[in-house]
Amino acid sequence: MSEWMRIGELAGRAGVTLRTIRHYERLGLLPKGEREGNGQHYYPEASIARLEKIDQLKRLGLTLEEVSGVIDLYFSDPSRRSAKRKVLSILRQHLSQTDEKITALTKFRSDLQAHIDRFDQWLNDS
Amino acid sequence: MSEWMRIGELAGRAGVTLRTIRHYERLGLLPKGEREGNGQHYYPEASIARLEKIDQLKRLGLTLEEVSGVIDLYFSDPSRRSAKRKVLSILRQHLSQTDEKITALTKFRSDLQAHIDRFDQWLNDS
DNA sequence: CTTAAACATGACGTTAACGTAACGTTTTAG
DNA sequence: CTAAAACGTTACGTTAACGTCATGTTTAAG
Repeated sequence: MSEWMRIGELAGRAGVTLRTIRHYERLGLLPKGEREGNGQHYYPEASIARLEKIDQLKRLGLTLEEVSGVIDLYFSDPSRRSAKRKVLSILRQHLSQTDEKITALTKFRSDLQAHIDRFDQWLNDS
Repeated sequence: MSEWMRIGELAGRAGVTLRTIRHYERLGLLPKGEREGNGQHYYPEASIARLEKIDQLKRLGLTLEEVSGVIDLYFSDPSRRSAKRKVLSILRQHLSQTDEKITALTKFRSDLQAHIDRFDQWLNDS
């Protein structure tokens, strides 16, 4: 509906608390937006997507500090070639880190499976 | 060499600090072992494997409390059928949780890849 | 216009997983 | 035997990511 929303609506639609939003603002994770002299903050729709991306990165195990180091890469639209290259290299680092995590988890999965098989065997033997 | 080691050696061989070991002891994650009246603690080789397993579970994102809830499953040798079944069901829960994590990470990976491809395209266009 | 709901700001509280300092024994190298 | 290294115990400190007041202002409903 409206172009701009206040913090309460943003929190509700993004599924976070007011405190979280203010926390992220202080960490520079989320841009603010004051309006007129009233003191209240108004946010654009884009803030929702940003909060959701932050949550996604968090669930992947990144700390807020790490998130703040890369969050802009997902929303910025760098025009200079050098900026593009930089973004690309960081994204590639992320990719390989992700691959490592997946590998570790996969190994853990197979360990688990082995354990389960062993117990199953035992159960049938006894 | 020796059957029993003191805390310093255990820490060194397991790659953790003394503080960590004591912390885990208080949480019940690692069994103690006093000896004679001298007050010092002596640990068996098995403690190393236990610390390593704890570390592995931690790296998978489990909290110490969660770890303490399952760590025994990896070392106990339940003799009763009912115990075996219980262990099995918990291990299976772990397996499905692990699968979920892998799925989430895989999706993230493909998102990342898409991002990278888009940037690559851009770079070639410009 | 009045009052409750929403918002702003500041500050103290909380949990997890140890770090680090302080201080007194025990073990060990020389 | 003596000094240094290792150990035990207690207790306060630290970081992350917010939660939870407390208090004052702004907005919105009736």
